[in-house]
Amino acid sequence: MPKPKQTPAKTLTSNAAQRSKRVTRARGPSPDKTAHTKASIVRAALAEFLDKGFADSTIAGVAQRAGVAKGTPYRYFATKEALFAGVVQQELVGALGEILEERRGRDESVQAFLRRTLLIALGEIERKGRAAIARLVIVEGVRFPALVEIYRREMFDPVLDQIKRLAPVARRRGELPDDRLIRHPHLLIAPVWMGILNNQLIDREHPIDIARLFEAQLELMFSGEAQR
Amino acid sequence: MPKPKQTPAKTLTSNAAQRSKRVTRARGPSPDKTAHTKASIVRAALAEFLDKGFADSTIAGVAQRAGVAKGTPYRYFATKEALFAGVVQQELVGALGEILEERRGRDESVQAFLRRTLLIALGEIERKGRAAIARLVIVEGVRFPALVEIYRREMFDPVLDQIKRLAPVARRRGELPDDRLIRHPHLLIAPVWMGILNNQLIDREHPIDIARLFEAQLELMFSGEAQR
Amino acid sequence: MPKPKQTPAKTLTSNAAQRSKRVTRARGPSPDKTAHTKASIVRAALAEFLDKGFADSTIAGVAQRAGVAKGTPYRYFATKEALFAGVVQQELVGALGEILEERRGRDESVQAFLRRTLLIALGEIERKGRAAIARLVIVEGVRFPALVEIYRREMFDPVLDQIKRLAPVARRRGELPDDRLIRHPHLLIAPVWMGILNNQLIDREHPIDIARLFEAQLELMFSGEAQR
Amino acid sequence: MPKPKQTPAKTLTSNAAQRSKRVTRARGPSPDKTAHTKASIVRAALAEFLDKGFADSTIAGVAQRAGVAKGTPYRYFATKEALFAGVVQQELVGALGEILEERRGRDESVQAFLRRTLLIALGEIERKGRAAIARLVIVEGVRFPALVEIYRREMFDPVLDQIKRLAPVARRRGELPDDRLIRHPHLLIAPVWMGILNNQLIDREHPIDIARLFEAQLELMFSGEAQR
DNA sequence: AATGAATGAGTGTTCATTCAT
DNA sequence: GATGAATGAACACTCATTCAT
Repeated sequence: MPKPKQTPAKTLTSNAAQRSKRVTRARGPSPDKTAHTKASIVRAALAEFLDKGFADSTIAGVAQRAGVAKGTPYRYFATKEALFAGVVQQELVGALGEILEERRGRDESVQAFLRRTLLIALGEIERKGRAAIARLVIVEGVRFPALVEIYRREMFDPVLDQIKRLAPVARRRGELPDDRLIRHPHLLIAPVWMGILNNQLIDREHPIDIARLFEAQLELMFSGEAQR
Repeated sequence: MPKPKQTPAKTLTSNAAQRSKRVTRARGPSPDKTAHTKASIVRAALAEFLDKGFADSTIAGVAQRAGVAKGTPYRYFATKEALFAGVVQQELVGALGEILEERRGRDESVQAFLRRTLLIALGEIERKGRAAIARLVIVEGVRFPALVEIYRREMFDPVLDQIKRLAPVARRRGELPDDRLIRHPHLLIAPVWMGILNNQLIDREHPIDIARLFEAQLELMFSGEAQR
Repeated sequence: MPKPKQTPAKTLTSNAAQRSKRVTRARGPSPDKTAHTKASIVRAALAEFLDKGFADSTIAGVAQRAGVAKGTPYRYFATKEALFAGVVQQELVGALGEILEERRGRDESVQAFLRRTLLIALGEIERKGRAAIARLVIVEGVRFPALVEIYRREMFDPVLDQIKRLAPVARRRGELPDDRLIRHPHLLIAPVWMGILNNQLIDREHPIDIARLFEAQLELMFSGEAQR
Repeated sequence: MPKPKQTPAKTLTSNAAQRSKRVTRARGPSPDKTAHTKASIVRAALAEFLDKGFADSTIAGVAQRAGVAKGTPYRYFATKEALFAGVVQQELVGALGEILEERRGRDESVQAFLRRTLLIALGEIERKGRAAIARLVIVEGVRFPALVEIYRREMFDPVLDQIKRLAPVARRRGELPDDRLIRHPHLLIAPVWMGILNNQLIDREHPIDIARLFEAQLELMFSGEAQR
C-alpha cells in the first residue's frame, strides 16, 4: 500500500517545458504556472501533514492551503499516500548532502571535525524544521515503511557510517581513551534523538538545548582532555 | 452514559463479590463474565492499536479480535478515543511502580544501584512489549497530548527525577569525575531512547542491545574506575 | 408495524393475583410490586414520550425514569411501539367517559348543556395535560395510524356525534337561528383545536384561553339571545 | 464547510450565467447541472419528509429518490437537520407573499375582501400541498422550534394581524354585530385549522370542505346580512 | 419477576477519488 | 491543465431487543 508510486517524469517534463518555453508560447498552459502550482501543493501538503499527521490530513485541506481546486493535487500525485511519500521524501533526499561533503582538515582532530560538522547539521535541523520532519517520519513510520527506509538511507545510516569510519581514526590518533565509540557508535548520536524526542513530543514546554547536550556527550566520549 | 463501572482488582475481587452476592445483587448477569469481556476488549484493543496505530484501527476490528459484537466495546469505553486512551493509560500507570520503590543499599554505589534498577526496568520493557507502548505514545502523541502527559508523568519524569536526585549524591561520593550528569541528566537515558527508536522504528532488522548500550553510557559517565 | 400488540391478559391476571393474595402468600413475586412496577413504567414512558416524541425516546430512558432495569419494560410491553401505543391508548380510553354520561336536564337548554359539559371537559383537558396527549397523537399520527384511530373513536367522534345529535334538538327548541350547526358540526369544536394548536405548538408563549374562545363560538352559533 | 452556494433565481439566472461564463468560470462542472441536482434533492427530501417524518427519513432514502449518491445531499446541506430545516423553510418563506399583497377595493366590504383573499389562499393551500407542510411543521415543531417560529412569522401571525387590523374597520363599517372578532381574532381562522387537522391527520377518509367551513364561519361572524 | 451485559442491524457523516466540462 | 460536482466505500456510534443468571 505504501508504494509511493513515484511520478518520476515530473522533473523531466518540467525541463522539457522549460525548453519549449522560448520556442512555442502560442497556446496551452504555462509551464511556469505549472511548476508554481506543484510547488504550492507540495508546500501546502507538508504544512498540512506536519499539522495533522497523515490520517487527519485531507486532500481538500491541502488544496485549500495551496489555493487550488480539490482535484488538482491529483494531477501531480496519484493518491494521498503518494502525495505524502513524495513530499516527505523530497524533504529528506539531499537534506544531509552538503554536510557529509565536508572534509576533515589535515590537522583537524576527529573530535573537532565532528563538533564542527554535526553542530552545523544540528543548526540546520533546528532552523529548517527538519526535526518536525523526523518526527513525522517516526510517527508515520509504521504505515510508511518505505519512508523510514529512505530516512535511514539518507540520514541515519550515513551519519552512523561516518562515525563508524572516524572512530578508528580517532582511536589511532589517541583521541579516544577506549573502544567504546567503536563498539557503540549509536552512543554519540543518542543525545540528538533524546533532544528531538523531548522537544518535539514529550515536553515541548521545556525544550532542551540539543547542541549543548551533544557537545557534552562528545567531550565525554573523547576523554575530555584531548580537545584541540 | 456508558459509565465503565470499574471492577477494580478484577480477578481477586470477583470471588469476593460472588460471596457477597446476596448483599448487592441477587440476580442478573455475572460480574465475572463482565470482567472477562472487558479484559478481552482491552487486550484486543492494545493489539489492534499496536498493529495499525489509532487512525487505522477500527472498533469492528477490536471487537472481532476480542470475539465480541461490534457494539460491545462501547459498553466499556464511550468512544474510540476513550478506548485508546484508556487502554494505553492502563498499560502505563503503575508500570514503573516497583522499580522506583527499590532502595539503594547502605554501601551500594549510586552507579551499582542505577545499573541494578534500570537494567531490571529495561528487562521489563523488552519483555512486556513496553517499548511498543512507548512507540505508540510517541506516534500518537500529537493527537493525544493527554497520553503524552501521562507518559511523562508516569514514566519519563520519575526516571529523570531519580537521576537528578542521585547525581549530586554520586558526585559527593566521588563516583563522578565532573558535573556533567548534574547538568545534563538526560544524557544517561538518551541511549535507552536511542535503542527504542532504532529497534521499534528505524531499523527493526538490526536491533541494538539497549541494556548494553545503557551500561556503556553508565560506565562512561561514572568515570569507569569507581565501579563496585 | 403500529399494531399495538395488546397484552390484554394484564388486567385479568392482576385481578387473579389480587384474589390469590389472601390465599397463598408463601413465595413468588408480589403482585402489588408488579402492579407498582408496571405503573411506574407507564408513567415514566408517558413522560418520556411527551418530552421527546417517539423517535427520540429510548427504552433505556424510560427504564431510568421508572427506576427499573433496561430489560424490565419488555416484561410488560413487547416492543417500543407497543409501549407507546399502550401508554397513549390507556391515557385516552375512558377519558371522555364521565362527560358523555352527563344528561341534559329536563328544562336545560342545549346551549347551557353544551356549555356546562364541554367546559368541564376543557377543564379536564387543561388540568391533566390531555392537550399534550392530543399533541402527541397529532405529532406521531403519521407513524401510528392506529393511535389516531383510537383517538378518533374515543375522543373526536363521540364529541362530534354528540353535537350532531343535539343540533337538531336545539334547532327545534328555537335555540339556533339557522341550520349552520347542523350542516357544519365541526364549527363548534374548531376553537378548541385552534386553542390546542396555538398553545401546544404554535405560540406557547402567548397561550389563548380556550374555554373563553369556545364560549364565544357557542354564543355566536346559538344566536346569543336564546340563552337560558 | 459545505456552504450551500446559493444559486438564486435558478432557472432565469442560469442563462445569464451561461453568457457571463468567460467572466467568472472558464472551466469546470456546469452550474446548470448543479442547480438541477440541488433541486432534485430538495424535491426528494420534501417528499421523504412528508412521507415519513423527520426521524424515519434517511439521507440514503432522499438520495435514492433524487437519483444521486448517498453523499451528494451533503454537498448542499451539512446535516440531515439542515436539510430538513432548509427544505421546509424554503417551502414556507414567501408562501403567503402574494396573498397579503391584495388590497381591499374602495367600496369592497371587509367581509367580501376576506372571503376573496382567504379563499384564494385556501385554494393555494389545497392545491400545492401546503397543508401537508403545515402538518409537518406542527408534527416536528417540538424538535425544530426554529421552524415553528418561521411558520408563525411567515404564515400564522400575518394572517392574524390582518384580521386584527381589519376587524375594527369592519366594526366601524357596520359589518359586525358585536366586538367578538375584535376580542377573538383566532375565531375566524379556527375552521381552517380544524379542516387541516381533520383532513391531514384525524380523518383522511372523510375530508371536510375547508373553504365551505370557513365561509360558514365568516358569515356567522359578519352577521349574515351585511354582505355585499 | 427482574437484571443488565451483549448483540448487530441501521444510519449519519467523511473523504479519497473520478471525470465531464 | 484545472475545476469542483458527484460518487460510494468505510466507519463510528446508537439502541431496540434478547437471554443467561
